[in-house]
Amino acid sequence: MPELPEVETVVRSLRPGLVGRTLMSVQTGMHRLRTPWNANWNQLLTGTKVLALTRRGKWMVMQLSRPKYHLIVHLGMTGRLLIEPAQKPAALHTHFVFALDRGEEELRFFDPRRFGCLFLSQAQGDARFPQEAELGPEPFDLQASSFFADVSSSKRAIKAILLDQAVVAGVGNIYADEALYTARIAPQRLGSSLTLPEAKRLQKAIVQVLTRAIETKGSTIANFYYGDNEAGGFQHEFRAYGRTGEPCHRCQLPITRIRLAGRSTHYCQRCQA
DNA sequence: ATAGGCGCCTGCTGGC
DNA sequence: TGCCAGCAGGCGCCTA
Repeated sequence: MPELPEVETVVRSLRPGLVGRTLMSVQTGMHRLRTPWNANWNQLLTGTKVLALTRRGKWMVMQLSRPKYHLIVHLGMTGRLLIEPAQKPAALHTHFVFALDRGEEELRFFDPRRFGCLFLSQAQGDARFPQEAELGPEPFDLQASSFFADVSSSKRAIKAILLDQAVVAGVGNIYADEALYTARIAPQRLGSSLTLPEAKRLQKAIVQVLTRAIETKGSTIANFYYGDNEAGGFQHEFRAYGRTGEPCHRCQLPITRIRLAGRSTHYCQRCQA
């Protein structure tokens, strides 16, 4: 589910209620997530304060008062991290419950499909969590010259390159399709075939699409919600994703759906030649 | 180096 | 009404 704009929306909505608070206890569910939970993390976490909540790519990073330690969360496809009153019964598929100071609220992690993960990480060098070492730049810091170098040296389809978190962090299936539509580049074009002006156009389109998606608080298709069950709004501005058979906003030709890089891909055959 | 396929899971939709 | 296939915003592993 969540790509960069959705994760950013969750981080912004959680920050006021979470930063500065102390984790009093941890309860874990019986199901394993993608990353296993280490039993002694419970003890290490209890009594620590959340100093900051930030985002890196699609990852959420909670900086803790225990030096070098971070609580890391990835939402996978259906994960949700939210603060709820302790009295409210936890939903089915709740895998972690952190009691917060004063005891009235809990931080809960919920994920039906369990493709998400949550773990305690001790920083190693510059990487606050192991996966961070492999992450490319944030889209907003992406330099057109280095992006062009990465793209033009690859024989993969440009769509697959955009989904590669080592090239640019945070772009997923929706925003890859939307950025390619905006830049008028066909998703199956090989990276090595892109010109410098095309790569620059694409880099700008990524920033434009993600910025607008953050402004509208992400895309809600089936189950992305933040805060108190609030839906995002960017799904109303989709130009390619999920619009199979509907007219292109530029030329009216029906949007085509193909399978590319193992993912459903939507584009205009005329505008994205 | 890269494509393609599968697996990990639950839940929803559409066709029969 | 019910069943079943196909699909879903992610990612890692395997093979060729």
